[in-house]
Amino acid sequence: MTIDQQSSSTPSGPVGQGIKRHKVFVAVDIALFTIREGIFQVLMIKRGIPPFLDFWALPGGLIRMDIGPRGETPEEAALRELREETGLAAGFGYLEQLGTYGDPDRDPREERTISIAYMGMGPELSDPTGGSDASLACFLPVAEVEEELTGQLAFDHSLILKDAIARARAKLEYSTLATRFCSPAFTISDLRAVYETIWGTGLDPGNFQKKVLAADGFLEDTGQKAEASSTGGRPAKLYSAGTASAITPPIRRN
Amino acid sequence: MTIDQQSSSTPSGPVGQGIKRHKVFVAVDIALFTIREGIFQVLMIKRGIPPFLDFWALPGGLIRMDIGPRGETPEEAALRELREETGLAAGFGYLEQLGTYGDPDRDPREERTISIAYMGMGPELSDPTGGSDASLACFLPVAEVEEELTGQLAFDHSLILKDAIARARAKLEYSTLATRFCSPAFTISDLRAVYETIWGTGLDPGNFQKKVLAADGFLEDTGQKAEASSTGGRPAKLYSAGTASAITPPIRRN
DNA sequence: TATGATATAGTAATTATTACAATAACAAAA
DNA sequence: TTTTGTTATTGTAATAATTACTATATCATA
Repeated sequence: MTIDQQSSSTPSGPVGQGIKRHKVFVAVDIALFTIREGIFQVLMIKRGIPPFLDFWALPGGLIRMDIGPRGETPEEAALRELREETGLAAGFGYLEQLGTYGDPDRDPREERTISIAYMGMGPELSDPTGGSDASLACFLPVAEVEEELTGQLAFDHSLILKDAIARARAKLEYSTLATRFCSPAFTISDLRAVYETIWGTGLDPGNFQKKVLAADGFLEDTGQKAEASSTGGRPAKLYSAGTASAITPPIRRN
Repeated sequence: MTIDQQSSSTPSGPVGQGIKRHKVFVAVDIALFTIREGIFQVLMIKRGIPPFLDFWALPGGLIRMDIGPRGETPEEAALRELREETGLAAGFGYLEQLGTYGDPDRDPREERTISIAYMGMGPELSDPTGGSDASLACFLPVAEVEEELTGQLAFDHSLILKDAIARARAKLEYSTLATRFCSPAFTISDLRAVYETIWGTGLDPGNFQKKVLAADGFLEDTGQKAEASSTGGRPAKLYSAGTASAITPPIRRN
C-alpha cells in the first residue's frame, strides 16, 4: 500500500461497536504568500504563548464552535485568524485548502490537534501587526525561512510550508493565480516578474508575452498604458486579471 | 477574497483569550476506484446505522484515539475502515489525501464532525464484504452513481465523490497512477484501456504507445509476452510499473 | 537629435503532436 | 498450407507548439 500525504467523513457516531471514540481539536494554519520588494515572502508570526514560545510559526488557530449556530467553517476560521493575529483584512486575495496534517505527535500537548492547512496569495499588503497569540507578525523571505529556519518552526509548520511552496510554484504553471500577486492593473512585465521571482528563473520576455496573450481569459486589456519609468523604455500596456482560472497550454518551468 | 474549496494547525490551546474552544469528531472517508469488467467503478457501502440508514455512502468512519499511545493517524484510520467495512486488505494499491470537508451542517447530528477524504486506486480486487457499520459493500459503476445517485448519497459524499473523480481523471495526465489499476504485468493496450475507460475517450494506439515508452521510468520491460488472445492478433509485450511517479510530457485528454 | 532602455512584434529552426499508413505476429478458418 | 482477421508495433508526413533570436516601437534623458 502506497500512501501519499495524509485523511473525509462518514462518522458512525461517537459509539460504534461499543468502541469509545474521542474528539480532537481542529486548527487551521495559513501560508500566505506575497511579493515584497521583488522578493517572494510568506507571512509568519512569532508565537507569544507556549508551546513553542518565541518560535516562528504560520498564523493559525483553533476552529471556534461558539460562532453561529454550529460553529465556523474552516475557511472562516482561517480568515479570522489572519485578522486576529496579523491585522490583515479579508479580501486580500486568494485562499485554497492545502491539506490536513494529522500526525498524533505533531503537537506536544496532551490533547491531540489536527490542522487543516491553507495556501494563500495576495498583492503587496499593508504591514501586518501582531496580536492575540502572536507577539509579532511579518512577511519573511521564503528563501530565508527555507534556509535558516528549516526544522526550526513550531509544530510541523516546516513540512506545511514546504508543501505550500511546492503548491504555489506548481499552480503558476496551469492556473491564472500569478495575477493574485499583482495590483488591479499591471503590465506583462509585472506578471513575468511574478513568475521569475517565485520560480527563481529567467523567462524570455517576447515568448512570455505571446504565451500569456494567447491564453484565453488570462489577461484583459484595460486600454491604458503604464507611465514611463524613469529608467526609460517604452511604456507597457496595462492589463487586468481575466475571468479564466486555468490556462492552456500551461506556462512551463524550465 | 476568493476561497477555493475548504483549512492546518497552530493551536493556541483550548483556552485563548478566555474563549472556550471545543473539540470535534474527525472522520475519514475513502473513494476507492478500480476497473471491473472494463468499467470504472467506486467502492460504496450501504449504511447499516443512522443517520442516513440504508443510504449509499463512501466507506469511512471516525479516527480512533485508543490505538497506540496517541491514537491513529488519519491514513491508518482510512486503511482500518476499509478493512472493517469492506474486508479489503491493505496493500491494495494507492491512497492519497483529497481534502477535508468541514461544513458545520454536513452531518445532521448534534455533535459536529469534519471529514478527511481520501482518493484510492487499485487493480481488480476481491469482492468486498459488508461489516461493522455497513450492511453491504460493493463496487458500483461511477457513471451509475453519478447519474442515478446524484445528491442521494449520505452526508456530503456526493460532493466528495465528485472531487475524487475529478482528481483521479486529472492525475492520469501527469502521473504514473494508471498503472495502479493494472495487474503486476500488463500490456500497453491494458494501460491504454485504463485511460480510455476512466476518461471515456478513445486514444490512438500507435501514438499512445510512443508516448508511454518515451516517458522515462513509466514502464519496465519484463521481457515476457502476453499469451495470444482467442480473438487473434499479435501478442503484446508485458510491462511492469516503473519507478517514476510523474510523466513528462503528460498524456493529455482531448 | 542621439542614446539607452524596455515593450512588442516577427521569424526561422527545432521540437512535439497528430493522423494515418505500413508492417509484424499471432489464431483460426478455408 | 494458405488466407483472413485481429491486434501490436513501427514509420512517416503534415501540422502545431516552442524556442532562440532579431527587428522595430516608444518612451526618458543626455
